[in-house]
Amino acid sequence: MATTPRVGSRRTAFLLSQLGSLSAARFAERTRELGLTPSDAGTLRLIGRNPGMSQRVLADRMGAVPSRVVPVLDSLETRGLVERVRSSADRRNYELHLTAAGQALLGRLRAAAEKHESELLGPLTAEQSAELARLLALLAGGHGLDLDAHRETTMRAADPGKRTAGGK
Amino acid sequence: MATTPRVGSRRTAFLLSQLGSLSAARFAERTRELGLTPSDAGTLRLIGRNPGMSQRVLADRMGAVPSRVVPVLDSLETRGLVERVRSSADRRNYELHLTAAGQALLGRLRAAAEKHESELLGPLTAEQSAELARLLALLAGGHGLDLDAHRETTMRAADPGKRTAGGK
DNA sequence: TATTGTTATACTCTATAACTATA
DNA sequence: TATAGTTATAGAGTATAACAATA
Repeated sequence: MATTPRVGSRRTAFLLSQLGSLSAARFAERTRELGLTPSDAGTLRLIGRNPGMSQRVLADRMGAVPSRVVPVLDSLETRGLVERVRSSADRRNYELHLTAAGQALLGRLRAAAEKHESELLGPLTAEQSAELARLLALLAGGHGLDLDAHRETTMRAADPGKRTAGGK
Repeated sequence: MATTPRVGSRRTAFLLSQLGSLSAARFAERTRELGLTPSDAGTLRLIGRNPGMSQRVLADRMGAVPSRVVPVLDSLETRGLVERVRSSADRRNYELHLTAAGQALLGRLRAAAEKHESELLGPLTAEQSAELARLLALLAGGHGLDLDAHRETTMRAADPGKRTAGGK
């Protein structure tokens, strides 16, 4: 309050962190209203986009370790949203599929994502939103973030290095 | 891969989450190189900006609970970076101050933040960076994020609701 | 009685490594 | 021997509540 230091540089990165955290938290609220954790939501989306994928591939695309998707899939399977089907080609693998209920929920999830997006960008005009999207895409590309499917934002998004904070 | 769905809307919020996470993770790496956790870093910055503040106020500004700043301050005090001085006005309070070593480290921390910022915005031109800063500030203001000092981005930035994921 | 700081406890999330079954 | 999935365990981070000192 008393001293309001430099405003020009060194602020944008923090703004980005804060707004990113805000966006993730708000979206988590929405998924929770659907009875889903963010991990659940990301899993449903990935399986919906790549039916038949294995748990290994799923884990890779989440940026997670294979043991971590197990309880998530257990929960989703128990709720009748996902099916594990043994691969006939290689019986070590499961082929992951959405059930009809899973598909339906994914539809609601997508609607929630759209609503989230429009609320988040509410303070901006359409032109400003488009410009922001353009700049963020540019930035993401410049840092090697895949814009397409991989590394969804739900599970531990984007940690390119090893670990983020381990120095005790 | 097979089906590449809508690219227009519903992407910006995820990009924001991803890039925010990336920014936070990269900055955490830098603080770690200085021997600091993100919590340490945020604490140093706040005390540096508000010398003499109490632990209660510190916790509030972090968006943390008072019991949480205790081990952080213990660690910083042990390393000779921070001092706890009993308030003469109200002896329940401590007045928090940086030592000379703490000041020096804060300087290095600020330099690291500048470097982080410039690396993060590296893919953009100066004009694009300025435009991005403008749009993000607009967005932050629209969502009631305080641009100034409160709610630093280091400790659990910006969770406006209650809890983010508790529906098991 | 209310408040500051502290301690003790428990809960959540996550990764690591050992294990099985297939290949 | 190598790989997909699973289980068990441990570690980090965090909040809640009970506590002591001061007001």
